[in-house]
Order: sequence, then C-alpha cells, then structure tokens
Amino acid sequence: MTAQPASEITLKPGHKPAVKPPYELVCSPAYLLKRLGWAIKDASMEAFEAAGESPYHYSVLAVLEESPRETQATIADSLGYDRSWLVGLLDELEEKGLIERRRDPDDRRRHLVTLQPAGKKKLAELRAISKRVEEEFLAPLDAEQRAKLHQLLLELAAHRDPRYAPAGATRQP
Amino acid sequence: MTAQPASEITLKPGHKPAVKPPYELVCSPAYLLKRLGWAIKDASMEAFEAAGESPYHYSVLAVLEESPRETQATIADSLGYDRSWLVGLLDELEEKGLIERRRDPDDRRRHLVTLQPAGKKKLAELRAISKRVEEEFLAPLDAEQRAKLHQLLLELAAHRDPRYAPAGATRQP
DNA sequence: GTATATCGTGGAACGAGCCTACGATATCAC
DNA sequence: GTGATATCGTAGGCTCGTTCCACGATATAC
Repeated sequence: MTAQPASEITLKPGHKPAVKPPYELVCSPAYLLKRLGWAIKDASMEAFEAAGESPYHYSVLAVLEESPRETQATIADSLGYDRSWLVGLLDELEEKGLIERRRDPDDRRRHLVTLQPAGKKKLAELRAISKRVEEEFLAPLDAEQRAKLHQLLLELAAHRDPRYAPAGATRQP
Repeated sequence: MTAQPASEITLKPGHKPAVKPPYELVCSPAYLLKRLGWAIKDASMEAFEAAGESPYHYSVLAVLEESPRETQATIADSLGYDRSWLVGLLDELEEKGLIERRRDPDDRRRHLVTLQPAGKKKLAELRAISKRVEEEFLAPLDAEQRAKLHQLLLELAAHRDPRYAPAGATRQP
C-alpha cells in the first residue's frame, strides 16, 4: 500500500476531514498565481511525457515557426531559457530531424536554426497536446471568463516585461 | 563589462530590437500563468531574502496562526510541501523561538506545533513583506480588476483542488 | 500479540536554474 | 595590419527544490 492523501479518511471525528490551505494565502492572488502556475506546468509536463514528448520542444518549435531563421541566443532569450540549456534541446530536435543548424555566413560564430518539414508536422502534434491540456485546465471558465483572465494576465506580464505588451494580442487565434 | 540583455542595442538595424516570446505562447493563458507564477515566486523569494527571511517561513506561520495546534503532516499537506522538507523549515523556526514542537500526548508519534508570541510578531513582519511584493506585482490592475483576477484564479484552483473551493473567499480581507 | 500503518526524520537521486570558462569568431581602436 | 574586447555556442560545475525510499518509534486492527 502506498501512502494515500490519507487526511480525508484517517483522521478522528473531531478533526477537519480535508486539510485546507490557510485562508490568508487563499485570499492572495499572488499565492494562487504561484500555485496555478506550478500546477499547469506540472500538468503540461505530464501530458507531454505521457506522449513521449517535451513541452520544451514545443516552445522551441513554436518560436521557429514564427521567425524561421533564428539564432540560438534569440531563441533562448525569447523563451527565457538558459543558453547552455537550450543546446541540449536543440541537439535532441536536430537528432530527430525536426530542425537544422547551420553556420550563419554573415557571422560564423552564430548558428541559424531552421524548422524542417518534419518539425512543422511535429509542431502541429505538440500544439494539439498543449491545447488539450489548456482546455482541461480552463474547463471551469466560459469563453468570456477566459478572455478576461487572459487580458488580466497579459497586463501583468506586460507590466513586468514590455516584450509582452504590444499589438492587441488579447484575443485567441 | 558583464553581458547585458544586449538584444536591445547590439543587433543590426534589420533585426527586431527586442526578442519577443512567440505569439502563439503569448496567446495562451496557460503559458502566461506559468510565467507569471514563476515571476511572482521569484520576486517574493528575492524580497524575503533581501530581508533575511524566507517565504516558506511565512507560509508555515500563517498556517499556524489559523489553526494553532497543527501536526507536521497537516501543515505539510495544507501547503503542499513535502513532509521531509518541512522538517528543516520547522527546525529553523524552532531555533529562532518562533514555534514550539511538543509530542502529542494522544498520539506520541505526532508533534504538535504551536505558534509562539515571537512567531506571531514575526508573522506580522513577514506578512508586510508579502503584501508589499503583491502590491508591486498587481500594480497595473485597479481594485476591480484584482478582484476579478482573484475570482477567476480561485475558480481554477477550486476546480483542480476542492480544498480551495469553500466559503466565499473571493473578497480581500 | 502479532501484523500493518502512520509519524517525524534522514539521506540519496534527480532535474532545472545559474554561473564560469573556453575556443572560435567578429568588431573596434589605434 | 595588430591587439584588445566582446559575443556565439558549448561544456562543466554548483546550488536548490522536489521526490523517493528507509528507518525507529508508536498506534491501530485483527
């Protein structure tokens, strides 16, 4: 027998059956944000791994689709990844034939990374996983609420980092 | 010279000055949630550490204030912390005289953890730090928007974990 | 009374983030 | 040109938080 949550059943009648998080923290948007951010990352990771894939691969492919001949540094920066960590990701993607690394003839220090046809197909596949996770996560909200949530989150993000600010990106595609 | 973000200034005129995250991800509430969750955790950690404190201590003390004679297991569960990791936290808090650990006479396996007067004072102090961080984080939103955000986040949280559900906890205290 | 489960604790293993160093290359000052 | 300085991709290391497993003490069930 593994150790189940246990709290629900095991406790004596006097105690509260479910151990709640402190009211003070539940009342804090910041705390909820932190919790939910961790939860969605976790759910996403789990779903991708169950399919033998990685959410990081998805992010990188998504970047490449939008601006095809990126440099490793710009990819890392646009995703907030560490450059040395990205190397491993690109190694995996390249090994699977999803991307291609070439020397930039204009600056031979750089590698130009381009999306391959196989990568484009894989991206569609990974996007589907991501959509599915998100759909499940946002299930309790209707379309209007989701739009509102997205707008508020975007405002917070843009305030901390202007890169999130520009062209009306509130609506879903 | 250390390596600045660089992207803004260094690039040639043709390239985009700021490296934006991919539109596809910016449009995803899940992605924003993950990013912001990480950002707020980071900001919080930083602020607490700058004051020589820890956000984990704050959480634990907050739990204890609401239900004074908790078990280590219930504290851990209510915060989602690992039990073995909580041990270290409690060691630190006990060493500073902020809490007290006693054997539960009804079940000598258990430790009853109680908040000490010094802990109550410290809690107020840490709460102030937390409020300050949150205020800064939510700066771009007005009161109504904050309430809406909190309501939406709470709905998401309650959907994944019923412990967040109960009594109308939407409003700020 | 014997078996099984839980409590707090310690320790090991893993992964991610972050920092430093290095060779190759480009750019700037002179 | 030549040398100083900076950046690119890459590799390695260190630190932390998280997870998992093992243990002694104790409690509960049969």
